Amino acid sequence: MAKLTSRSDDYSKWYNELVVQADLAQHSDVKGCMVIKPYGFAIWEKMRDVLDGMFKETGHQNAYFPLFIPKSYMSKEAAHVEGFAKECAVVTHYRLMNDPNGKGVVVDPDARLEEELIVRPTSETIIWNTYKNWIQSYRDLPILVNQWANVVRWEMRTRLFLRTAEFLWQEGHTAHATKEEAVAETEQMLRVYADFAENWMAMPVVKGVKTESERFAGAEDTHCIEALMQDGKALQAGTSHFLGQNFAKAFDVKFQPKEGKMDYVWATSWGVSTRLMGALIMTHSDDKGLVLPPKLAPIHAVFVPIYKGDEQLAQIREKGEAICADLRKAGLTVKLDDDDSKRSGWKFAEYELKGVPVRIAMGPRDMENGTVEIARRDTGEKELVPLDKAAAHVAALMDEIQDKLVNKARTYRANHTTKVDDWDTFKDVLENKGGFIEAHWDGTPETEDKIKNETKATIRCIPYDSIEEQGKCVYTGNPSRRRVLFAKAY
RNA sequence: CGGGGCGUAGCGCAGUCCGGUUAGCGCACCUGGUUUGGGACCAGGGGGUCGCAGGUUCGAAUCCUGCCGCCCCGACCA
Repeated sequence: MAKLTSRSDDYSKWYNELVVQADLAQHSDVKGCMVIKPYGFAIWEKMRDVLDGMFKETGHQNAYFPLFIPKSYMSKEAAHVEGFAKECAVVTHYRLMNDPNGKGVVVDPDARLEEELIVRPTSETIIWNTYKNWIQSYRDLPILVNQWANVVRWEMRTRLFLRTAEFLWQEGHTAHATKEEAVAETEQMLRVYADFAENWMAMPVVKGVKTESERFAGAEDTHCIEALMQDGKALQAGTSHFLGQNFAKAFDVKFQPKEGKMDYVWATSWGVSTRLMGALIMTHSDDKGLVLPPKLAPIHAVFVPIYKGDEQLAQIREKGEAICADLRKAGLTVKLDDDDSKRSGWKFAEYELKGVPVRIAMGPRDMENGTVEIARRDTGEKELVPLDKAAAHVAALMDEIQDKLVNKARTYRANHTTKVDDWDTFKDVLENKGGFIEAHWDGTPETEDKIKNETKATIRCIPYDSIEEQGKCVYTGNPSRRRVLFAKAY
């Protein structure tokens, strides 16, 4: 196995190699699409299961809507079409035939669809077209539905997990009787995402609201969580949209309230995708490979025997199995790797590459002393632990590593968040230090656009916790009442 | 869509300029043996429509024409 490119040599190359070498995913033969391999999918499954539980706890139910959307639906909400039209895959035919001129098959020209179908880039349109028939009265509200699905956005440039033509995600779509309730739902789900990011992914995020130009196509407001990667670039890790009555009006979804006249329904939608995998990778991993927070690691600990001959292996394996059994009782997933075709050194490197949080090694010396060597992936520290304390020690390490990772990421973010009040410093910090920049902005899309064109930095969000203060726009000098968060972004 | 690179064994590549034994190397794989506290070693072995389609030639991975695909860098996006 080749050595990884180091992060300092070429961060982007490091990421690409890591994803492939750690066996998370690979490029498929289809342009822009990826194959998520079992080890990568195991992480995604954990994320999915935890999030799914959180959605259920907040009262949501899962459902499933079609992959295909009639073309005409897309055009019903003006801003929505405009946002997605450029990246839609379109189904025009429904049949193949043998090529009359030779080998292979061709599209049967007689099998043209009357109305072309769009492969969903997101499902607002088909869902709201469906909700129309589900909703008559306030008694039918709220509708709190989520779906786990794949979507397709025909991207020019793709990167494994971060941006692929097809990706997996969940999309929540809710319908409410009042604006207040819909706004509350939007904010609630953003808090769910932030909670997941920080407490499961060990990835600190900034909660905030997008500016008009970064808003979801068709939304009144887009709330987001923004994380900071190790190369100083920001990554949008989840979004929650307050859709107002835009889709209700576009699809004519009205309800009869308890009192008063028919009114349009209020909507939200919210989603996170396999992009979270990219965020997870880039938040914690190092030049040796993946570093995974224990709460999302498919394997918590691996036991590696070091031995000469079958007899010694049998003795060590017996001890190892006892430790593994204790750990399983404690709810951990453990692997005892007694594969004789690989040497211990190879296994050490391999499990480091794959980010297994803890490694337990035991050799003849340990057998004599009644110890095992316990190594943690995040710090690389090794210590000798008495056999009878091994399981408890490993179990305790899980919490410790989880905490350490989130604290390390918080420290990194704090060190890479800079308050800036003048334009030269802004450019300098962005160029030489990277990270988040807290600066005043005059609130106009024009200024935002100019800053973007000159520096590639965008406003990631207006943080929830930004305090009101008098200031001057870092670019125009015009008055501003709060700082916003700038960064170069993925 | 612009710029660059690449397509030869599962992966990574050499060979292509200047056509000529049976297309080669490393890793991986299979068999046997020796090894085993940080990516072992020896011996033997299997595996190829040289991206596709035409053409030139006695002869094409190599030359010509056309096509297809992918990766990287830019403009757009989760």
